[in-house]
Amino acid sequence: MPARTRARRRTYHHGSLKSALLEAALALIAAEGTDALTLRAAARRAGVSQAAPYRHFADKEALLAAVAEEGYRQLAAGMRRAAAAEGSSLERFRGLGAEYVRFARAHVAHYRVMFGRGVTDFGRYPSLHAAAEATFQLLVDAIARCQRDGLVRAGDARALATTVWATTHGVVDLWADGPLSGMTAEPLDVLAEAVGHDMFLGLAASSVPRGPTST
Amino acid sequence: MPARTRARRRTYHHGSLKSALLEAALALIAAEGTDALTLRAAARRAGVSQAAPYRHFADKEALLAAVAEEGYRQLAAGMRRAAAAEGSSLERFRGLGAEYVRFARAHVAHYRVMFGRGVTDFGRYPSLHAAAEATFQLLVDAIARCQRDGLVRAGDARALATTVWATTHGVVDLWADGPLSGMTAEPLDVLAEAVGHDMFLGLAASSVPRGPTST
DNA sequence: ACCTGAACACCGTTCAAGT
DNA sequence: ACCTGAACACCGTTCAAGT
Repeated sequence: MPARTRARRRTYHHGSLKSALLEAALALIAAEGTDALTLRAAARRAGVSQAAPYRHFADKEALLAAVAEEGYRQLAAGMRRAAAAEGSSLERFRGLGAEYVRFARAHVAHYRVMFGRGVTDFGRYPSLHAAAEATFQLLVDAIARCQRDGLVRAGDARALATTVWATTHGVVDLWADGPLSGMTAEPLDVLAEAVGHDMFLGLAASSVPRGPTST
Repeated sequence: MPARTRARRRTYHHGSLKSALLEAALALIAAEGTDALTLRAAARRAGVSQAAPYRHFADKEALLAAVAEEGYRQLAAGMRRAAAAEGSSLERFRGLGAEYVRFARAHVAHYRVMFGRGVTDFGRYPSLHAAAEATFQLLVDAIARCQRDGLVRAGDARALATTVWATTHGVVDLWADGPLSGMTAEPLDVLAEAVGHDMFLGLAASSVPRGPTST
């Protein structure tokens, strides 16, 4: 064990401190939650001084961006799996939503880093931006498939995907951090299922014309 | 001015430090954003020592809860105004949503305190819980009115309101802190309008049966 | 080229002491 | 009863100095 520690420590000088810090950060949020992720704690866990991370990350936000990017990759991988499952395009679309919710519940702390205020401008982190965009694109594709099969109404798939994302993220966020946690006893799955169902059906009464609404 | 300061300071000893700290907190987030709200900064602004707030708030979370509660009151007041406006129940429902979005945009920092992770359990702050619940109830009432007028489909109004809240909060949150800010150039209003429209119409193609969906 | 040690300016929180 | 002063254990960040 001490030998392994020494060996690992030597490799830090060969360029692996960056990935070691990312791993430490992931371990920290998984074990102790979002707030436990500090630059100093990550450095401690990686066995380096508090100043060392600044050789590899400009500031704390840069570390958070790396953590968030990794989260989007993991989320996208799960969603890709769900999209490739058996069933109709609509069933696969629902499976994709279920996978999103499952990820959020299983990795709340990671989800918070991905959607929280730690990274204030995705534009400053191109690879994070790309990872988030790729994740979103999976949603767009799933919706487009449903439209091709006549299971989802016509309309800009990207706009519809935005609505779906907002709705799903909204219920997750209200449940995880917001007032909803105190206002309903239902577990997230049940809640998300009901919300997804409502979103699919819409609010309009069947007697109301379903064309473009007037101002 | 010094006289006023002295007078004010004297009143702290008569029970007004609590409200002075709340005012200071509100001023801080409005002027410098959510992160500027620290217990020490609030104390400084109120002209007392850093330890003084602990006479009135158990900890930082308790101050945040008071700030959040005030936010829900303000939001509810605006929504009540919108709900009382002229027009059909559906138009008033839309106005209520627009007012929600307007509040979020005009008071982002305050909105973040209301929905962020500063207060982790609304159940521990009964008056905050009540204020949030009252705000939510305005949504439920607006939906119930639309149902009575045959403009929104039948269904548990509270469940539908949850969907509406999740969707609206979701778009606001993705816009304010999330990846959406980097992925669309549209201002929040336009985005929210489109999302609200989609939510009203639903996703289902008209050929798809609109009864209870199968698993 | 990469890391350490020490420092600075902040936090939240506690507690004895003042009035 | 209410507030202050001083302290403790943390932060993020910087910078001279080491190897």
